[in-house]
Amino acid sequence: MYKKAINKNNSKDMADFKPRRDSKHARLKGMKDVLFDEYRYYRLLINKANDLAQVYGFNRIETPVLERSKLYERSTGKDTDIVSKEMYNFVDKGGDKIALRPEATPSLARAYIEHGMFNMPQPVKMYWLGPLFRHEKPQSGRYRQHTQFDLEIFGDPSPVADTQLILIAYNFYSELQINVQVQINSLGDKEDRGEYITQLTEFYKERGKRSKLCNDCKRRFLKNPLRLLDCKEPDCIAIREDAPQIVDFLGNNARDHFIKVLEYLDELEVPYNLNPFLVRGLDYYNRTVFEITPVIDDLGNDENGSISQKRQISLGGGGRYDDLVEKMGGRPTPGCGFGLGLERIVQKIKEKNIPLHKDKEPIIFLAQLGDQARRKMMVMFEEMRRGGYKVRQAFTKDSLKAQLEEANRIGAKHSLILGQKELIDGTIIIRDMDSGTQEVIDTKKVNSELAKRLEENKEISNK
RNA sequence: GUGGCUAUAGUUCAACGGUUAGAACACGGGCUUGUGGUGCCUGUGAUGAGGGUUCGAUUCCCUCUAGCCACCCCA
Repeated sequence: MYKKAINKNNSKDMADFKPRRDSKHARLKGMKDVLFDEYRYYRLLINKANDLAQVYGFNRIETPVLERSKLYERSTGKDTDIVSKEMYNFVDKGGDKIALRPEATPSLARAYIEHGMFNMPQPVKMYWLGPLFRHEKPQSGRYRQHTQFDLEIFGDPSPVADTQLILIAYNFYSELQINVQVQINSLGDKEDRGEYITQLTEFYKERGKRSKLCNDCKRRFLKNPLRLLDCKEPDCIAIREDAPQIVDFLGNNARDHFIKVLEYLDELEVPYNLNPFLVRGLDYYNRTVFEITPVIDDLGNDENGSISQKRQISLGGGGRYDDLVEKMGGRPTPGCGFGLGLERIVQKIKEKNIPLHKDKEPIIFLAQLGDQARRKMMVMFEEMRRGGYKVRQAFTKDSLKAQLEEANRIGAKHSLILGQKELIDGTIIIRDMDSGTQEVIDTKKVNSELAKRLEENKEISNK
């Protein structure tokens, strides 16, 4: 094909052009193209996200892909992995330090403050759908650009808000036939956490526990002791068995809040796993934090109680951030939110071979032979389209064969065929694509004939 | 950032160091100059890049690049 092109154009430029595996023009690492068939999964998820969000009273918001780097340093936290090592940072032509957004919440908090949303009826419930960027090393289910569905509630301190978010997340997965479990914990309020971290640090200082920790944990001990809790090294897990748990340090308010959330979840029959070791990697969380993980099914059993071989990546997560808005310069405003990654859900759906339901509307394909017929069909196509038919065509093709191939490919139910002969007679051929039978009918009767056939078809599918 | 594995047509895979690198699916053409989906015939199309060992490298070695997987962390 390539050689032909070269011969045809006799072009030297073409000879230099290597279409594949040329790193100069290849896709960037960790980025991916979503092609036609795969996009059907995304469409499914986007529709589901829209439906669910709207039912629960959320309104769609979009924010720019680019933000000031400072935004994330102040909100997400300068020392978090996301900001300190994964953020796409650069200086633009005006000399501003900007970043490709690595997460959604800061933009949404920023928008809340910037547009004076505290003047709107509270709470302000918003949902968001879009790409996020993190410069990580790609692996299964992890990309440098991924898509998140994100829900945020601003101005609502009630545990009902936390619960609703978890419920929506749970519904989202369940309705896509993905079995998930909610990991949940409470980080308490600022003061509680301060006291807890002191105690935890004391605990690890006892009798050379620190020397047994893995290198990462030694670093964590100094930088962010909370993260000692979710290390996966067996030695570190063993040590932390006896570590103090944050739930024992919650103040009365935070504890009541957390208990309420759990009670509501019980009431709604949302299965959860109280996970005292769940700490999330963003600075702004307080009180409720949660993460959604797939339920380990059939294959993932492990007899010796060790961590399952199959890695269970998080499908989504979120929590409460009552201090975030104030910290960013807004009025004190409680809030909570969660995000879930579409790519990982698509992966799950594919793994489990969950079929995508096909479009049930019957397609009518318009085929033509000869320029006169083509003109007439082009007009007819427009009329039928406006009339609500699901029409398709391949008017750029001349041969009937090629057109019917196309009709077959897209799964048309009927084809209307117009040639010279029919043009003269004032007739048209209507072909049933399943049976292959066709009938010549008066052009004027197209509508009634189609209506009749589509009605029959409906009756059959209802049975 | 650290580690492991891999690299052959558009895709999924073959080829004891030795003929012209095979096949399936996909794509194009034909059997069928006004008829698709099943059949038969047929065509296009690949060893990621560079170096080394060898009479000879898709095969062995090195470097680079890319991809996958895992750790860290996260969606």
